[in-house]
Amino acid sequence: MRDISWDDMRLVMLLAREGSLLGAAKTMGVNPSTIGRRLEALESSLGVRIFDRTRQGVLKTAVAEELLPFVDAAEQAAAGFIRAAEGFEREIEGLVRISSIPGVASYLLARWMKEWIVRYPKLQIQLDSSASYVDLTRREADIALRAYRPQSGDLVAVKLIEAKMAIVASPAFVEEVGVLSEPASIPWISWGPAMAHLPDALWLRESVPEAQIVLRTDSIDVQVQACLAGVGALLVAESLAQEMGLVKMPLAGELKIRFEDFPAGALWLVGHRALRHVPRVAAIWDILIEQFQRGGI
Amino acid sequence: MRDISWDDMRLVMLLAREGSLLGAAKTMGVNPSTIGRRLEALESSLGVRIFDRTRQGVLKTAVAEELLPFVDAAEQAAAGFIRAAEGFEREIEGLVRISSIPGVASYLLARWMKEWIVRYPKLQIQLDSSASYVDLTRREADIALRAYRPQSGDLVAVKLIEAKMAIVASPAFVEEVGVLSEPASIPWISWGPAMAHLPDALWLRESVPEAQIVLRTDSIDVQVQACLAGVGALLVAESLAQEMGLVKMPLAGELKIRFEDFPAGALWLVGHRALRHVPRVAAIWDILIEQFQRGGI
DNA sequence: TGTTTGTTTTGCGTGAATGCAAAACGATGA
DNA sequence: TCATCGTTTTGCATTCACGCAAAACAAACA
Repeated sequence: MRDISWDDMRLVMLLAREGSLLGAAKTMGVNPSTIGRRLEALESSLGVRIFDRTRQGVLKTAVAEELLPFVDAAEQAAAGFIRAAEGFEREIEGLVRISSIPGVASYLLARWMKEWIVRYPKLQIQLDSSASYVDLTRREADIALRAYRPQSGDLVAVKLIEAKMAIVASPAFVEEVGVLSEPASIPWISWGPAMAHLPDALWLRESVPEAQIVLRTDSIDVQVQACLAGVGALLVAESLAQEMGLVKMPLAGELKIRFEDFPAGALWLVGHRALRHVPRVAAIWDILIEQFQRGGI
Repeated sequence: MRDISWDDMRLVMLLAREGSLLGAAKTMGVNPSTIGRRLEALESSLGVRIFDRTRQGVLKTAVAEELLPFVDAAEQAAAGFIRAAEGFEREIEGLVRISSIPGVASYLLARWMKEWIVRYPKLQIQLDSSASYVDLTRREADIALRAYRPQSGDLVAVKLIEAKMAIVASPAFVEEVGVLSEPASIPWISWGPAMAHLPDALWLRESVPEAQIVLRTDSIDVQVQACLAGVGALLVAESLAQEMGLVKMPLAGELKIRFEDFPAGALWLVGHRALRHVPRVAAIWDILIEQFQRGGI
């Protein structure tokens, strides 16, 4: 047997990415024993060992390292294949996978979504605000809402809003603290490791001593609830504060000027060029632009 | 279902290439009904029609045309994948697929081959001299013997011999004709359509009127037998003539000079760079060079 | 017109690949 | 030291995809 199944490349990809038969089996939706047997068959047909099995998972061998670039190329091809096929879809129906930064997902999208499904009853939405980073070129999502403009040339992006960021807290907390003159003087709430790349997390890391950040979490809801309970202050888009029941902290003159440095948080709507005009994607794309304009945020 | 099996891309490739479920099934070694069902499943999962079925086979739709480039990329990746895996083989064993121009295959390789299998008992040889053109970058063969140096940078080539071409015929024919002064005055034997790109076929097309070519065939054996039977003259490497039982025709002075123009027929040993040092390939590679040198041809 | 050839398609029985559950096992932490 | 957790591995039952054979059909040709 010199000819392999092209699916075997996908197998290698998944194993390399997940690091275990179990992990690969889960993301592929099959039984781990199936993965094990398929890998064994592939290896014996090629006459080489691709992964070493241990009780902690599988380890890439030197062979795997050599194979990976080709597996990657195949993945790119597969992604392009599906995109091209989807380009021929005619109906506004099926699954639209959206990846969004958490705040927008919880306090805007979730509330606007009702209108989407009313207007397009055959549409299904998958909203993912947990993954730290999804790769649109790998077809991990159809549409993304990002804080940054993406680089890749295959992606198209439009700026939805340019929101002023604000320092907010619960009404009681604001009352207690009064006018804020030094950020380091109050406790803060910030992002966990998965979201540490967001602009607000970066600003906080430079402006406030490590010890003053009393809560780190990747869940925006936990952040908001904690903030409402008076745990600390939060850095968030001004327009979202009201939706969250939080109020802006008054800033002393010097801090107000210093805070001007903070980059206005932009929000980018991003999608793959080849998918932009696929009906089900275009529908959400257009309604999102409409809603953000209407919302005047 | 938004996720396809990567094997489905290969299915599309084969169908596009073969033009029928039956053809695809044959080259894949499965039943045509399997191909039909797989295609149907793929199409319904993507929601598009990729091939139109007719009683004469399948026809590419517009969708297929869009998909093909990605399928091609996947094929390249798969080929690279296997090459990389084969790079780790240690033993001189398994199948070596050789593609050769017909004359060399029949009158040199076939006779030398005994030595190969004696020296490397675990080797299996597949010798293909029929295919008009095999693509080494597509893994259609491991080693090729060609009349031209290949272009692609991924291929390595060494010149085995630079054979003087000669006009040959059966002893009786030569006796009858005597000294040849005008090629157009005698009947000729040349290649059929599949081999029309070979240098000797091209030279004949320019030097001899169409009507004088009395036999066209892609089989070198038919050519030789016909030539031995006195059907006509043949253009062949001088060194092969003896092996075939044919003799050189004496040429008149002017023709001898004109015949100098004929490009000396070179023979190139070609292989893929990544496969060159795979044991089973290297074994044949080296023994071929050795045999051609020893043969002094 | 009838025959042959090369297709796709369909119905049915079978087997190879899969899922399931348990076992075996190393690492980790109490 | 023991229990627990997340692995891989193995044995067994099952099902889903496949091969087979026949049917249906169009085109080419005698």
